[in-house]
Amino acid sequence: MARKIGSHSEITGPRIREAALRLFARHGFAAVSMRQIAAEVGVQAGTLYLYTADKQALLFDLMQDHLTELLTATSQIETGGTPTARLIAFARFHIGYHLDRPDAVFIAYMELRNLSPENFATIEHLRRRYEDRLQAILQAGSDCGEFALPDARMAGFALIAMLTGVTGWYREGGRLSRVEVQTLYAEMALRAVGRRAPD
Amino acid sequence: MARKIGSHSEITGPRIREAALRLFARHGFAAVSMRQIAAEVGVQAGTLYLYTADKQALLFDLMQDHLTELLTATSQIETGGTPTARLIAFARFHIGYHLDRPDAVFIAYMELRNLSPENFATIEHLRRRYEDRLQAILQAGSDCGEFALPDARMAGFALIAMLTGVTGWYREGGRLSRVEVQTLYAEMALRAVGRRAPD
DNA sequence: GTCTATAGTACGATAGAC
DNA sequence: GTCTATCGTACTATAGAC
Repeated sequence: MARKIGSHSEITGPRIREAALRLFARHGFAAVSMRQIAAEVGVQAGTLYLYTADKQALLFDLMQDHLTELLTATSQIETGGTPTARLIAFARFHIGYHLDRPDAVFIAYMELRNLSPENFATIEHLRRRYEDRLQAILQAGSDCGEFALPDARMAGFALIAMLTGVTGWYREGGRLSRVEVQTLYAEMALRAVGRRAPD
Repeated sequence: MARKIGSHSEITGPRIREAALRLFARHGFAAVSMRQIAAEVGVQAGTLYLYTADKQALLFDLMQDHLTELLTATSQIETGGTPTARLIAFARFHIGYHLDRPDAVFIAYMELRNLSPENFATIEHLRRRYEDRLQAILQAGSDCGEFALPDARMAGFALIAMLTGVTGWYREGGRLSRVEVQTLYAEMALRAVGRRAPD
C-alpha cells in the first residue's frame, strides 16, 4: 500500500472514515490511535487532521451519519397499514439494515461514553427519534387492541434489544439465511407483543 | 481520601478491584489508566502491581469472577419443573442478578475485545455455559411441545439479548418496580416462545 | 505495604518543507 | 495534499527508598 506524494483529497477522506469505522468497531475508540488509522489508509498521522478537527470529531461524525441515514431509511418503511403489518416491516427493516452495517451499529451502541457531553446529547436525541418510531407502532397497536401490552414503552426497549442482538451472533453463510432470521424474529416480536403472526 | 504509610493489604486488594470495575464500566477499559484506578483507591500507581500482574489481568479477573459467580448462582435455580416454570425462573433470575451488578454485566459484554486471545477463549467458554442453560430450557420446551419454536438456538439468543437489555434503561425508583419488570419480561419471554403465561 | 522516581514508549496534535 | 519532524504530555511497568 505504498503511496506517492500527490493530491487525493477526494478519496482520502472517505478512506479515513472507512478505516476509522472498522478499527473503532474492532478495537474500540479509546484503543485505536490516530497513527493506526493513518497506517491503514496509507498516509502519515498528520494528514488525518486535514479531514477531521480531532479524534473526537471523527467518532462523532461516524455516529451522526449512521443515525441520520438510519432515520432517513426508516422513513421509507413508516407508511400506514395495521400495527401488525407495521411491526413486521419494522422488525425486518431493523434486522436487515443492521446486518448490513455491523461496524456502524456496533460503534453507535458501544462508544456513547467516549463522546463529549454535547456530542452525546446530539447522538442520544437521534437514537431516541428512531426508537420512538417503534414505540409509536406499539402504542397504536395497544390502543386499538391489536397488541396486548401491559407497558408499551418497556416492550419497545425489549424489542429493540432483541432485534439488535442479531448482530451479535448472525454470520453470513451460516445455518440460517438472512430472510429466515428476519422472518423468525418478526414472528417472535409479534408473539412478544401478544399478537400471533398472520400465516 | 488521604492515606498514610502502613499495611492494608486485606482491604486494598478488594478496593482496587471495586475501583477498576466502576471505572472500566463508566469509561471503558482502554480509556482508564492505572493512575486513575490508583487515585480512586488512594494509593500510588506502582502499588497496584502488588495486587495484579498487569492491567490485562485486572480486567480478566473481574470478568472471570463475574461469570463464575453467575454460573454458581444459576445452578440454584436450575432445578426441575416444567419448561414454562423453568423459563419464568430463568428470566426473573437473569434480570434480578443483572440489575444487581450493572457494572460487572456491562464489562463482561463490552470489554471482550480488550482481552488477550487466551483470556477471551476462557471468558467466552464461561458465557457459553451460561447461555446453554437457557438453550436447554428452550429445547426441553420445544421437544415436549410446550413451546412453539422454529429454532431453539436462535430463540435463546433473542431472549438473552432481550433480557439483558433491561440493564440499559431500568432505573431504581423509576416508573416500574424491579418485580414488575421481572414479571413483564418473563411474560414477554413466554409469549415469544409461543407459550402464554399462566395466570 | 506503600512510597518516590523513572525508564521506555506511545499518544494527540502542530509546524513547516516539498 | 502529503510528507517529515517534533512538541508536550501521558502511559504501563519497574526499581529501590522507607
